[in-house]
Amino acid sequence: MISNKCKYAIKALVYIAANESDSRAVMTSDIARDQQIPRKFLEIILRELRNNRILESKRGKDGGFRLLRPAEDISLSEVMRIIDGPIAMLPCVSLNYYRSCDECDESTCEIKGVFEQVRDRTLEVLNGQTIKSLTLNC
Amino acid sequence: MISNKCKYAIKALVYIAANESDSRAVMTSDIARDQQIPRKFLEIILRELRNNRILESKRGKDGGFRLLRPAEDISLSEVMRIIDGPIAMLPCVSLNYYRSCDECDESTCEIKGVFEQVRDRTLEVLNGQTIKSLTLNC
DNA sequence: TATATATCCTATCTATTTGATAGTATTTAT
DNA sequence: ATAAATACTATCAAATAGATAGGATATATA
Repeated sequence: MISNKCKYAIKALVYIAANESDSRAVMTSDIARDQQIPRKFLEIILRELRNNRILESKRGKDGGFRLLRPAEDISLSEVMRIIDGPIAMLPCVSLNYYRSCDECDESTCEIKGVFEQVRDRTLEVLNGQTIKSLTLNC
Repeated sequence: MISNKCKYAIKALVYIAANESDSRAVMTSDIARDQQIPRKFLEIILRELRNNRILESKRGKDGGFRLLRPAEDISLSEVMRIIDGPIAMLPCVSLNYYRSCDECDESTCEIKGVFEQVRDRTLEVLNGQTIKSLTLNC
């Protein structure tokens, strides 16, 4: 399962992509209201996405958030990794957060192979979807 | 990520499948030693698998665990669901543990579709693997 | 320059889950 | 009887999830 935080992050990005314009940044409070996300929690999430160069922000009146890059260049897998960390089901098959399992020998591990397959199938979907492609469902 | 508990459960089942025989049940302490799993924690896991009709147990001297069904009839997805619950990434796309997301309307949810795809791709792998097929990696 | 309004930052909190450990009771083969 | 195995109940510490509170800072505009 992905966390609520991650679900909120994805929905917020899709909302921003669908509502931003040159003349308008999208405010936390608008996203929170329309997507039913606790506002203060959402602030933390959006700041984290900004710190990871997914969003840019503008403070003060008429402030808000915009995508820092085109929506078609932000993949779902990238967002999920920022918020929730590894996508793989085992640390030892993670591409971006690899850790060895201290209790088992990877060269003879009976289950590593299956979870590599799961990882690859999962990433085929998640790498192929972007914030742009998700806005088409709006 | 799956939990350590779930990883232990899978490894223990594969170990049992590989080592059981008509004349021999497999003991917790042997699994714990060979697979480097904390023994008392493993006891809890094996009991849970027995309660869910994956294993049968025999108490007392020469006791231990055996698969209740043929290893080829126990899929990886079934084991994972018993120990960790849902395989899907969102509650609202789970086949066995469905829950609605209270904050969003499923008929207009922008992200439900992708996670249905991920679920289906994941299950193609996990339904196709059994305790039997995993023992071939031993 | 005052003001309203937005993000930024730090701290804190509660409940749940994870990953175990301890100790005792019960069953069974010999 | 006894040794050796599972069964059961209770407990615990650390991490994570899912927030909330309050004040600091920046900015558009009257």
